[in-house]
Amino acid sequence: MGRRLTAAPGLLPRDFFDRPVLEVAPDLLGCVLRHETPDGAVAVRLTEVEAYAGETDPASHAFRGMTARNAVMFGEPGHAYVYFTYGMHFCVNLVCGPAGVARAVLLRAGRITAGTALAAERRRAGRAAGRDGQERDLARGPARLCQALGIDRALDGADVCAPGSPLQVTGATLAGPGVSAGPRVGVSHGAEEPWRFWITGDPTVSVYRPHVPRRRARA
DNA sequence: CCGAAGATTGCCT
DNA sequence: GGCAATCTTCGGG
Repeated sequence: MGRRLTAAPGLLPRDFFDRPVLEVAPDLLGCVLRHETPDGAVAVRLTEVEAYAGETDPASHAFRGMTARNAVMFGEPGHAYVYFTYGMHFCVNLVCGPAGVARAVLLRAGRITAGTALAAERRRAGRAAGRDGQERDLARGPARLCQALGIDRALDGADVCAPGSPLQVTGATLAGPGVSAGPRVGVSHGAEEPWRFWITGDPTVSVYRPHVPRRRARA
C-alpha cells in the first residue's frame, strides 16, 4: 500500500492529504478522528474507509461536476465534506489532493477511543431505540460514525488540519494486523473497483452490502 | 416545477 | 433477508 507520510502521532499536516486518494485512504486506517463540542469530545480510531475519485468515478458525488453540495470536494485538501442522505443520515469525507480535482475518502467506521459515554448518549437520542448497546457498534457504519461524533452539515468545509479546529485527525502507525481491500458498499456504479480499505479482522468494520435499487414508495 | 434515487440504518417477518 | 423511514439534491421536462 502507499507509504505513510506521517507515522508520528500528532495533527496530520495538509501534505498528508495532498496525495492521490488511493494512497491517503489506506494510510488513514489507524488514525484518530476527534470532534470537540461544548458537550465534550469524542474520538474514533478509523478502521474502514472508501476512496472516491471525483470526475472519473461514477460512484462519486462529483462525477457530474461541481454543485453546491459537493463544492468542498473540489477545494483544498484536508477539509471535511459532509453530506446528508436518505432523509436522515450524515456521512463525512476528508478531501484529498491533488488540488483542483474532486477526491475524497469516506470514513465508514471506527472504534471509539474517547468519549464513549457521550457517543452512546448521542446514539440513543438520535434513534428511537437503537438496540446496539455494544461499544463496537457505536461507530460501525458511516452514518453511525457521524452520529456518535455529532457531525452534521455545520462541519461541511471544516479544516481538519487547523490547530484550533473542532474536528481534527491525528496520525498513528498501524502495527499488527494488515490492511484489506475490496469493493465499496452500496454504490450502484463503479462497484467493481476495490477502493474500500479496512483493518483486517477488526470487529468494528461494517458489513458489506451490495447496492440495491430502492422501490418507489407506494402512493 | 416535479419525479426519482440516494456513498444508510433499523425494525419486521 | 426484506423493506420502510425521511428529505435533500439533481436531472429532466
